[in-house]
Amino acid sequence: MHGMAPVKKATLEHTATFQLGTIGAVVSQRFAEKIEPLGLKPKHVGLLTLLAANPASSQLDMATAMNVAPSLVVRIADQLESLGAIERTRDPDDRRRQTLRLTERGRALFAECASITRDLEADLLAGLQIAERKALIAALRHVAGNLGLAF
Amino acid sequence: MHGMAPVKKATLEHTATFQLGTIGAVVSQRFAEKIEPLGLKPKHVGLLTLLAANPASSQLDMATAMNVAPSLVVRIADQLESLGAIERTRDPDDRRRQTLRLTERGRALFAECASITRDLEADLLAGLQIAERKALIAALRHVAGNLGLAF
DNA sequence: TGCAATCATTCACAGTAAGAATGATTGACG
DNA sequence: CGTCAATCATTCTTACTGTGAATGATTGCA
Repeated sequence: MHGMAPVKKATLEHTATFQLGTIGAVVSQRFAEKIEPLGLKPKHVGLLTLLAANPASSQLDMATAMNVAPSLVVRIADQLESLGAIERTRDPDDRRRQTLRLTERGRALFAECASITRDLEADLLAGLQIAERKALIAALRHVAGNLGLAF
Repeated sequence: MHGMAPVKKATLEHTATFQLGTIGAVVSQRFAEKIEPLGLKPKHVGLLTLLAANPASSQLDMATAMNVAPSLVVRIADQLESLGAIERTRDPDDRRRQTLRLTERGRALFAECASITRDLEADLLAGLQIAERKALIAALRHVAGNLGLAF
């Protein structure tokens, strides 16, 4: 039978670079699967998360914070609005701006996502000592800093 | 002036889950930018890497190893072939199979990618002690195991 | 021999995101 | 105070990935 010999891994597999890339992709996908029953995708959660910390933000601010084109925020906000998760209101001080706010339902959805994240976190870190977990998170934050990400 | 107040970060930012997802995406993108001048994209490098460790593999084996549809491997292999990086030959023992092999140029390209990865690795881990790096990589491998990834 | 399975390939299609064009509103400046 | 450029949201078009279905060649087995 063909194709049964296990495929060998190569040098790059041992670099943190490679591992971070692959793990990141799988984690995101895992998360995406878990939130799908809520009718959400990762970008939706990204916006919900930002709004939880920054109520009444404009769409443009959200776009730059998410590193995404403004036109994409329109669609994401449309979908969240039709889910009843957010409310759009024109900023009375600047009627060009659309201010976004979480609704009660939006807060509930965000809480669900946080809970899902905690579950996933437990899966990811299973078998690591508390000290190891803290070291990992500290190292990740350091790496994020090296990448110019502000955590 | 609007939009100047820094956007606050939220609870999820402190989880390894969130950090891994975001860092993974940024690392992949950084890598993609660096290999772009070579005419390569991440999937191309993925295939090159597999072929470096597994010469004369069939396209289907590569597809399953890469977790990707066979039809996509066709396109990636087409492009690598037109770059002169790989050679396609029918397997004489099973003429349905197309066996892929790195050419000299393919090996050179792969070496370039390995070098780029090393550079990126140095950037990522800058400021971490040797012991911290080892601990990080060990922890990442552990996490990968929890995700069912075989590193 | 004939038939189902396998591998590669092509094609049509869905999903995601960016960018350009449009329209409303604002603020600055003559 | 009126014009004009800049800003924000929105729509529409387009590019890019990746999947899945249909096709064709080849194989192995009943």
